Amino acid sequence: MAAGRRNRPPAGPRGPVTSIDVARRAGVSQSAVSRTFTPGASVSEATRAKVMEAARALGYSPNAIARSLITRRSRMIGVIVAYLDNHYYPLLLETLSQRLQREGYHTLLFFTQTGAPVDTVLQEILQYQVDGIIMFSAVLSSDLADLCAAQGIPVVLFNRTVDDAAVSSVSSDNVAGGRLVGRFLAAGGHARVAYVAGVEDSSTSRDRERGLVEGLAQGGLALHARAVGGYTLDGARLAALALFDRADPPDAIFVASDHMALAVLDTLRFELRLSVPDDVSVVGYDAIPLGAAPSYRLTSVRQPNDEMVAEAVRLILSRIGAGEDGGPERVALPVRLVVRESARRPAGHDGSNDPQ
Amino acid sequence: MAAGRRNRPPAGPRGPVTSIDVARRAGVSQSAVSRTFTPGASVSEATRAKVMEAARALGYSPNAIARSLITRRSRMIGVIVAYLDNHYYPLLLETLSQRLQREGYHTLLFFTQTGAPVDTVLQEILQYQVDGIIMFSAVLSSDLADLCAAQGIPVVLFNRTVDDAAVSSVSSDNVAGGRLVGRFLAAGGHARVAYVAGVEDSSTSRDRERGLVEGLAQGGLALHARAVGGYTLDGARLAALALFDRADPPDAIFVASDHMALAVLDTLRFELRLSVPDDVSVVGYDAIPLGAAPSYRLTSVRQPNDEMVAEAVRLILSRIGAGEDGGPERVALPVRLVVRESARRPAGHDGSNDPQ
DNA sequence: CTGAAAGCGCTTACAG
DNA sequence: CTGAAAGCGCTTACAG
Repeated sequence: MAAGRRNRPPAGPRGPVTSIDVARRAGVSQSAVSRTFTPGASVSEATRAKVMEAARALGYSPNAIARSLITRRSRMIGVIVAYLDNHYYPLLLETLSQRLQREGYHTLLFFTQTGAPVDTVLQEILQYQVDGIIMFSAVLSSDLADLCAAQGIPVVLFNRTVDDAAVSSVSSDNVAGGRLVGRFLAAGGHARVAYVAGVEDSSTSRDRERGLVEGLAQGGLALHARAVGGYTLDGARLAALALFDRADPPDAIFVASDHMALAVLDTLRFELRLSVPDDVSVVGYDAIPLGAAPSYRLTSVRQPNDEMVAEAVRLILSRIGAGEDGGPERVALPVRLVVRESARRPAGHDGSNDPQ
Repeated sequence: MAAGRRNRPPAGPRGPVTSIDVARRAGVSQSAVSRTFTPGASVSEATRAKVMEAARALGYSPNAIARSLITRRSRMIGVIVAYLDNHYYPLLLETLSQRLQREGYHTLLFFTQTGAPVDTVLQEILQYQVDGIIMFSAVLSSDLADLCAAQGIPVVLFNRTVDDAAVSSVSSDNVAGGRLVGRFLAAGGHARVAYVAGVEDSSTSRDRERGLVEGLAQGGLALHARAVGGYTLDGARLAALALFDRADPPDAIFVASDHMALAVLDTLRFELRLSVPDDVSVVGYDAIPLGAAPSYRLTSVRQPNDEMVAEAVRLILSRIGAGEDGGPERVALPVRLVVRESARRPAGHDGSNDPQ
């Protein structure tokens, strides 16, 4: 009946060497082959040597898919990125992926449109039996969070938090960052401080604004104006124009991300013909490398990127290991102000805080 | 003996609902469930309805890992990225991943250090039984190319070519791009044109330089000087400094990538106090969005990014489908010059070519 | 259209 | 330390 060969491709070029092939050649059992390729399993040196020799001769390497099926661990982490046009993310994605690799995990990458529902993508990810999910600035509804929880898949949000869901998150202390900026601008003698938000419903943008308001209050100021940039270059440009299309334009602008801040700066200088920081100060958030370029010299808030990534990896792995774990954790790491020349400094401030 | 339950987790929270569970509830066979979730399979409407109803009730979705094992198709494409610090790649990676998603494929992402061997990473990818591999500006030895070929895994190189291997590639016509720049600079009345290379052994950088030399020759010029930037910001800065640390500095510089060109521009303006383009012209390659910013206005060569990605996807999918296919293909797509203000123009050139 | 049965390539208790 | 056997959750000829 030849049932055993039915699913083989038609004598294809692909040499699917299996552990059985290796076992046969080495004169050992399939179990012995498996043990040889399982770190920590008990195999005698003699057996191991025979297996390795046979494996080398046949060009065998274990089939991770089959292994995943039987162990119920895919060693894949689903990574969902909402958008990569922020210069800030690619670097983090690289660090994250390499860190996961080092831990023996792999990155299954998905993109969502900003603001679009994560639903479809999440379904696909779950079908691939990922061991965990890390979301980069994507918004997760609590329904979906529940879905993941029901399947026992830990989720870690990066650079976002959700209030109402059992989801871990790691971000910088956005409120503290905003506060730092608010105090700095107030101390710098600014009178009319405006905020350019990212996406309105992003926790990141909200928290930074909240901090700004608090910091300004400490200096006796209220927020003077606000506009929404939506985290895009165009949006930021329009926001900047809107802020100056009024009788009392701001004398300082805090922008929710460096990416947008660069666009704001360009718009102020080249479209509105303003001098930065003489006419108006600009402060960003993220401290992206380009902000340090001589053309921009952007004052910004620096997140501890590597630590944040390390923390996200630690969180996801600990929850994978634990099974029934200690529940979600929220981590907010400390930030610091990087003072350059795009914002007027408080008297006596010598800019020594500038690491660049 | 209860052997059937041995591998189940200890009554975990994870509800691994299988097709058998659904079949039981729907009162049909496991085959019927499978067919319901296989597009194009023959199931009656009545059966399909029963299955869908049961699946919904149980929260079932097919296990892609198990499916991969039996079909010998993982529907995963391994994507290897050499480095993401070039602003040019993140966008392409996103486009690529989304295009693959649309075709029902998924992205398994890996990073290599620039210049580091792809060996380890490639081994891991192959274990995951990816259906194909796309490499972003990574260098592939012909040994490894052979390994993939032996396993029947098609490989497509993006933005790189290899001479001696049976590997498909898609890139822009780098020689033509360089030629365009050479002619443009010669026509612009420049006398001493220098080149800032990327990584010396990258086909991309070599081809762009070759084109430059050809274009200059058409205008009666030879390449005046060269330096190596290694595709990094720091490397580019040092290259710029080196080019001006000589008796006869260049009056024009063609830089192998926009990413580096921005650093060169900043270095010229802010460190060497030169005026661009009055003292020296700068031309890049890639036409990254930031190059259009008012602070830079970088003249550059634009690759048809979307077409290149589409082409890479087409190539890889066609080779997956074909099994024994028509062999590797090399695609080089046409480019065009984007004229802005960072380089002196030939007399009579009105810059109308600038799309921005 | 439908179901019973075999098998994808592995791991892992179990019993030596 | 080692092997025989069962099973992970699917798909797919085969025979109705």
